[in-house]
Parts: sequence; C-alpha cells; structure tokens
Amino acid sequence: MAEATGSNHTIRALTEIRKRILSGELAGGERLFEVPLAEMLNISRTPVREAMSRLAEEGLLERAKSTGFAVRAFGVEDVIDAIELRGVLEGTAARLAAERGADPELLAQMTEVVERLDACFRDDSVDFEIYSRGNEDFHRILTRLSGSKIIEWELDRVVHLPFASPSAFLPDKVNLQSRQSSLVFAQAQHREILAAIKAREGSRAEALAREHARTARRDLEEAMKKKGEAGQLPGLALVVT
Amino acid sequence: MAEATGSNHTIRALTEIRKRILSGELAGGERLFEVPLAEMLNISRTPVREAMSRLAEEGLLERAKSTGFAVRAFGVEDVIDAIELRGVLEGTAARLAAERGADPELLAQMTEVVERLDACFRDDSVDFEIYSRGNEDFHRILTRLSGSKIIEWELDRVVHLPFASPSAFLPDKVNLQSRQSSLVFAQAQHREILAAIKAREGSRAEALAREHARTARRDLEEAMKKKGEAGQLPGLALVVT
DNA sequence: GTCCAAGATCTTGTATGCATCAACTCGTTC
DNA sequence: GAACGAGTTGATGCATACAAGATCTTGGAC
Repeated sequence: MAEATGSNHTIRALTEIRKRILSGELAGGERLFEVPLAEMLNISRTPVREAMSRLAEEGLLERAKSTGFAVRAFGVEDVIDAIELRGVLEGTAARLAAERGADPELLAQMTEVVERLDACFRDDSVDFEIYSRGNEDFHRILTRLSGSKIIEWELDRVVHLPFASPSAFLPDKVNLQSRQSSLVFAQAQHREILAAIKAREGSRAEALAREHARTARRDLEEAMKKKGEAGQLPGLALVVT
Repeated sequence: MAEATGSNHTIRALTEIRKRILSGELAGGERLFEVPLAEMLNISRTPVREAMSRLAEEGLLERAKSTGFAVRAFGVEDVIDAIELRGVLEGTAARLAAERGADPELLAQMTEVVERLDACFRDDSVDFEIYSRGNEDFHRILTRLSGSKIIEWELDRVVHLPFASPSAFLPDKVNLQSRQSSLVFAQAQHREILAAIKAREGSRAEALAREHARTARRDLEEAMKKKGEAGQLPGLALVVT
C-alpha cells in the first residue's frame, strides 16, 4: 500500500507513481490506467489524472497516441544522449555567462563552492556526502549563471531525468577510494570552468563544461562494467535493457 | 464567443486558450482562473483544467507558486535566447548525425528538400510559400537526423515556442524582394550543413547549424527595426515589451 | 478461413456538488 | 498604532455519476 504522507492527494499520487516509475516497478512502455491507480492509492481518479499530467511535464510519462498515458521507455542509448545533452546545455550556459558577463553574486557563490570542493581533497579520504553536495551546488549555480530564463528552463528539465543529473553516477561510497582520480579530474574541471567564465573566455568555458559531462558518462560505463547489470544502479532502474 | 470546432471540449479549450495567449489577449504573467474560462467557453471546469495542464507542458503556461496557472511571460531577450538555444540544439543534432552516421533514408529526403529549395532561386522571384514549406521540412528532418530520441524531444519542445520556430521570422511576402539576399545566404547554409553531415564533419556541421540560427535572429532584428513595434509581428504578439 | 459488423466492456471525458485551503478583511487586544 | 486572529470570500481539490468513445469479442455471411 505504501501510503506516502503528503499535503494532498495529488502530491501523494505524484510521489507514489514517480517512485514506482523510477524503481522500474512500472515498466517503460506500460500503459497507465486511472482506475487501478486510483484504487491502489485509495483516492479518486481526479488527483490521479492531475498527477499523470505533471509526470508528463517531467518527462517520465508520455501521452499515448489516442488517449491516456504510458510510461516513457528509456534505453542505455537515451542515458548516453541525455548526458551528452546536459553537457551541451551546461556548455551553453557557461559560454553565455562568459560572453555576456555573469552576475557577481552568483560568481562569488560558485567560487565558494569550488573552494569547498577543493577542501575535500586536503586529507587522504574524500567525504562522499560533502563532495556530492558541493557538486550539486556547482551545477545548480551553473544553470543560473547565464542569466537566461530559457536556458535555465530547458536545463532544469533535462537534469530532472533521474539518469541525467550531475550526481547520478558519482562513484559511491564503495568505489570512492579506487575511483578517487576521477573526482580529482572532475574537480579540476570545475575550477577551470569557473576560471574561464571569469576570464570571459566563452569558447573555452563551453568546451570545458561539455567535456565535464563526459565524466558522468565514464562513471556510468565504469559502473556498468563493474556491476555487470544496469538494473543495480539507482538511477538506472527504469532503463529497459 | 468564438466557438472553435473540435472533437471534444478539452481540445476546444486548448485551442481557444492557446490562441488567446499567442495573440497577446491573455497577457504574460496573467493568472488564469478556471471558472471564468469555463464560462467563457460554455463548458465545465474539468476540460479547462485539462487544457491548462497541456498548455503547461507546451511551455505557454507555468504553474503558479501556490496553486493554479499563469501565462508565461516572455521578453525580447527570451526570444533571442530561444533562437540561440534552437541553434545549439540543431547544431548538436547535426554534429551527432555526422559523427554517428545518419539514416540514409532521411539523408535522401533532406537532399531532395535542399534541391527543392535550390529550385526556388532559379528564376527571379522566390515563391514564399514554397520556400517556407521547404525550410520547415529541412528543419524537421534535421531534428530527427541524429537518431536520438532525447535530442528530438527537447528540440521539438523548444521549437514549439511560437517565436523559436525556424520559420517564425522569415521575410514575408512584402519584404521578400528586398530581403532576398538573406534567403540566398540561408539556403547556402542549408546546402553546407547537409554536405558536412554527409562528409562526417561533425564540428563543421555543428558550427554551421548554430550560425544558421543567427539568420533568424537577424531577420527578427530587421523586422523589429522596420515595424518599429514588436507587437506587429505574428510570432511576437505575446512578448512583453 | 476471412472479413465485417453489432454488441459488450473497458477507459476516459464531462458536469457538478461539496470540501478544503489560502488570502483578505476587519475588529480586537496590547 | 501594530500585530494578531476569527470570520469571510473566492479559488482549487476531490469524489462521483453519467456520457461518450475506443477497443475487444463474437457471431454471421461469404
């Protein structure tokens, strides 16, 4: 039954259905019917419809040909492409920030984040939680740094896909030691992206940010090789193999 | 009253409300209430809600902070950025098509379209309708040419904004003669983009496609200078000045 | 055996009434 | 006079009954 607590029925339905999609319990391509979902959640069809509409906005559902909704099906190639797309969009955000000049307040925040990330490497062991949070902060600020609402809007949307998030395939606690060089490299890129933006080097900032996304792709491929099966990774449970 | 004919009430509401947003009748930032809209359309609140949900997916509405919907507000800078973004995404589509190899069937179709566009310039006067249709075909094929569902999805979404479409600011019938050189230039870019993709020159294909979007930006600036006021242009009626 | 059509069934579309929630008003208290 | 809170208004949230449409089934003609 898994009654999620939420302010209202729509939010509860949204949360529940999203959880089941992300876990793979609702498989890609599967058609979603209002009545069974409503019964499962002990609510009426109305909030279920509302929740499905919002999930379509998020990109987790798609409207079926005639009517109704289906779970969007993702393959590994879509994961690759989504990461590539994030790189392209973050690259554009970085370039525009450099070319047009970024908000000093945001630049200061990003500088602080980069210093915080640098501090992670001072002693021998990297704190996963701290690095992960700092990494998310960096990318959140980068999204807003161009000052373009439109870019921010699209980037938010892409990053909302569970496997396209900047922290989706970070080395986890288990692999942290063996994959520390990956983090060191990624952090060097953070530093240089910020420097390029500050120096108004648009082209360099774009190239760096784009390449930076490839780190996620490498981490993904590394993780898939290790685990053998894609289903093991949290962000990858919904991917059809 | 303007009763739009449509298969059902939701589609009618969707069409009507969209029309009023695009025309600027419903202004950017304006909050939309279910009851007045329903009364205006002589239907109940239910299909109005459904229509508003879909317009949010299209990007014409945004969910208000607490609850409800508001018309999304666009400024001229958003138009500029949306065109820039289309250039970036079409550039990515072109690059991936070149790098990964494009579907021969689609390449053949695009070749046919480019030849059709070339034929527009054989005699002295350019047929606006034919050029416009060919231009749309070119960009529609380009969207699909990378073979990436994710890229196609995002590009479709951006292009759906009325001012980001590849044909939004084409010189119209009135300006066609005086601005013919713009079309000649744009068509040269079409030809070279296709050639670069065929030659597997990814970087060149990307740069060309990105620059090609600047044609739209120039056309926009040209048109705004001419008309003096932004409100005159069809795709720009909803833009807040 | 195949195709089509009529009916049955499953699913969504729509209207409506009541519940709930948020914002505002206005009066009270300190 | 400012802050707070109860009542009021207005908007959406939600459930439900019924309508309409889509799809599947079945029976019959050829």
